[in-house]
Amino acid sequence: MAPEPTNTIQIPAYGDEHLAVDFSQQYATLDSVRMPLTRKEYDLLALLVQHAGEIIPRDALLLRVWGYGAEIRTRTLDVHVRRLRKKLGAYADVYIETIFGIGYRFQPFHAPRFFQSEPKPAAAVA
Amino acid sequence: MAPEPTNTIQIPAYGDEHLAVDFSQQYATLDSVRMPLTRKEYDLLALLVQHAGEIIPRDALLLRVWGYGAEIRTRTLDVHVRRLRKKLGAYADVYIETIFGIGYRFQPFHAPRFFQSEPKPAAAVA
DNA sequence: GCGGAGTTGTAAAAAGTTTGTAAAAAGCGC
DNA sequence: GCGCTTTTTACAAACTTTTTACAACTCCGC
Repeated sequence: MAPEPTNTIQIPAYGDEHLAVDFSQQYATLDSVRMPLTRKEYDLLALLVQHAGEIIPRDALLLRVWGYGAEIRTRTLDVHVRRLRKKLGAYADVYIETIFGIGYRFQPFHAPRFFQSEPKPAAAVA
Repeated sequence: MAPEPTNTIQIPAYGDEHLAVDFSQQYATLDSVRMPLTRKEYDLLALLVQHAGEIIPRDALLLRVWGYGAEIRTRTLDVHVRRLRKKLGAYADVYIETIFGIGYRFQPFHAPRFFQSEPKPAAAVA
């Protein structure tokens, strides 16, 4: 009876400086040019974009885009991420972050990126 | 009788003047900048921080972070402590104390370091 | 203080794991 | 079959963790 946690969030569309996704019409544009996405590519992008800023574990992506359970071992997710990145061109890694050991995260164009190399061995504290 | 919580107390977050740890999202920030921690580094830091002010014996750390029993001889704990300290930069030894022959202890930023036999579960930070 | 046994610190190598990638194979609709 | 999409395969590259080897330090009795 417990209703599933809303798996279809009602966002009509996403848009930032370069990328736009129309979820009702199911297509995306990059710098105003329509991106030719295949079905799976779109599904993957849409899921990532609908959770912009959140880390989505591989498990979750495989389950929600492919219906795969945890027992299935495949590299198809990686391949699709790669194709998406390719089609995102120069913005590839700006938009799609890899969270090592966990999954992926879509970041809106201007979102602050927390990762920085190494904290400088700063000056001593007395 | 209030039912005693099990040994795993769920504190939502920790924060002091410089360090913050979000246990539900599993990340830490140092002076508002996100610390890039690997999983094991995070696990170790989280366990220490959740027991701030308490000495945690090596045995306990090895058991709870690595699942190792007393028979296993390894220096991986020391190496991980070292990496954590490195990432804590100037605050390294302010936060992570070595208790010779026993283990380690995380101290909140302002906690005084005195000779006390058994430091009580230190009062919350202001 | 001094020395030794045991403990911890550290850098670097080795080992283990995860992700990236190209190309081939498999699947699907026409 | 043909063209397109998706999955698998096989290996490379990137990243994380553990081990190794030795230096430095602490404790304790003398």
